[in-house]
Amino acid sequence: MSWELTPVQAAACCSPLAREPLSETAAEGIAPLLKALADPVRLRLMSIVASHQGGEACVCDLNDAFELSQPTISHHLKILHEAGLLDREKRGVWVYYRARNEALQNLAALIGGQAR
Amino acid sequence: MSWELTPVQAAACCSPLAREPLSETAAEGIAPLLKALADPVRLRLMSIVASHQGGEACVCDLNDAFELSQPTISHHLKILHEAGLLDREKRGVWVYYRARNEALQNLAALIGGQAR
DNA sequence: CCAAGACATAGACACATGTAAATATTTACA
DNA sequence: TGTAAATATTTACATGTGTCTATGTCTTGG
Repeated sequence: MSWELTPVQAAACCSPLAREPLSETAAEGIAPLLKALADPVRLRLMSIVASHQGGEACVCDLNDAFELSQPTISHHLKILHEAGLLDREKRGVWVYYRARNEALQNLAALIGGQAR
Repeated sequence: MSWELTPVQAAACCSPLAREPLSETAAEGIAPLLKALADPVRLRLMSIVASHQGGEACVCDLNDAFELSQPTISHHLKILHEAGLLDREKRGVWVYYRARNEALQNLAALIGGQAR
């Protein structure tokens, strides 16, 4: 439904935590974004993709980086994608995920932004 | 046990996500910090405390800001405190929580830090 | 010392989450 | 067309999480 915001969009529309209290709605919008990052496997996935050459990585590479089943990695990638942290592009048989830098920037600004 | 790192300390010792892949150990250290923030109530608690005059707030004020039971708020505050995001100080009958700015800064740098 | 108020802890319960096995889907190529 | 490879989806299950009620622990005032 097009009128709903992705978590990433939600994070873009608030003052930093230390500036003013978050509204209930804003907090409920942002929490899923942090939840998406708040898992060791997904943190590593994000860092692998984001730091990879070209800012993107193939699922085949990602699977190899963990001792987890392929469906589990796929599951985590889906969560990061739906949160708006990873873009997804299919090229041939392979799927490439790309880190959305803007998303990370917005989130960082929300968390670390100065009070004034 | 003094040799264990709080999540906050863990976040301080890594390059930004976009610079290089997080080690498994690092990811496992940092995830709890994000988990602590990844809840609407705790996000609002952090923002209320961090944006409050003096950077601190009394539990009595925090309870009033939510329609949740007092033990529930106490539970959330404990999680934020144990993650290293809030400092706790008892003054008389009241308990004051104070935002650890350094913690938020480190986390923001980890998430939003530039690749190079 | 006792009662009341502020806050924390314990226990219980519904619900969410991470994982794997099995299966489906899509694509390329012989 | 049919087979193999890459990725996603479904289902199931053990574990984790948010919340409440009941109760405990401090601290202060009387």
